[in-house]
Amino acid sequence: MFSKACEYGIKATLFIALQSLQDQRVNLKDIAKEINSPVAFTAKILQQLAKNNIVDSVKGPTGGFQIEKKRIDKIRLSEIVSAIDGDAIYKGCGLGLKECNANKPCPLHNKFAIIRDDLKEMLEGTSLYELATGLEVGLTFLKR
Amino acid sequence: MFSKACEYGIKATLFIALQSLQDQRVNLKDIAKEINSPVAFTAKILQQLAKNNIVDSVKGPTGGFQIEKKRIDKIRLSEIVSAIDGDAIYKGCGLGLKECNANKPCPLHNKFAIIRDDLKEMLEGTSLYELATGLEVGLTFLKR
DNA sequence: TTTATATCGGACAAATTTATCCGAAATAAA
DNA sequence: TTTATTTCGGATAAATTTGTCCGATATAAA
Ligand code: SF4
Ligand code: SF4
Repeated sequence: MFSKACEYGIKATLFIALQSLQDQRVNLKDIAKEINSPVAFTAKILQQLAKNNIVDSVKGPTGGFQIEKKRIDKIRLSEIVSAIDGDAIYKGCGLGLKECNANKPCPLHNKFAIIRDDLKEMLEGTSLYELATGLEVGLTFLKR
Repeated sequence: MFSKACEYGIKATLFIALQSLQDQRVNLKDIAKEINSPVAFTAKILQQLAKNNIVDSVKGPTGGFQIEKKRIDKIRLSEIVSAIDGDAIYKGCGLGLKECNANKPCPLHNKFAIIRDDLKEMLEGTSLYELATGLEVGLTFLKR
């Protein structure tokens, strides 16, 4: 469904959001430990997220990553996914035709487009805040 | 969503089904041409489909691939997908946790499982026959 | 029986994704 | 000002997926 990079990206962002809600900035090592991901690879993904203004990064001692509190309920999962995986998952054809074109659809079009659009709506309708609260109260988990 | 191998597999199977409905056996070259796929790679995928008894293969001159007519409305998309991509798409966690476990869910669980189950139902509820008819009347396409 | 044609199966190669390494740049604290 | 710490960014490596090649095997037809 999502690439590994995207999975790590979502988990990392959620952890940063959770910590930011508690006014804590977190560094790369702690993020990778929390989400059980390869440190250096996670660094790359965080760089990408920072470039896309999804997270803020601060260099130097006491540095790390954070998200402005007031933005946490504004940021949608869809932003993270398209920053890392692009928009193929929203726009792409289920059978890999060059472009999705309802006027010359693949055999799966009718049935596939419904699922794809539901996924799109789900990602666009889900904020970081919403998911972070489940984490906060220990109802959901970033690793197992 | 699906791997390239799976996309080719679905398209190839659909074309074979379409031809089988007209009592025609088709060979590798014609399949690859019809679905616009790399010939040798397609051969590997067809081998896999034959091993999984999704298509029948016949060697030698006039040989090729076919599907028993009466099975075409029995075979579901889900069989092709799990033969090639395995069942990660049905069972896997949206955020890549080792196993999907609703008792220790990832933050996306509630929203993701719905989409994933819809996809599963769609694939399990869709037969080759159903998709082949759209192709037959020129309403849908395997390449563009 | 010979030949031509087709899939099968294994080895290999290219491309992409995932992951690592390390020096540069920034910056907080000593 | 120096040092330690942290992210940044580019090069490189490993793993996986995608794609190719070619001989072996089966078989229909000449
Ligand atoms: S919208 Fe168009 S072409 Fe599409 S999946 Fe559906 S597709 Fe294939
Ligand atoms: S079903 Fe939902 S889950 Fe269980 S862990 Fe999953 S995505 Fe995460």
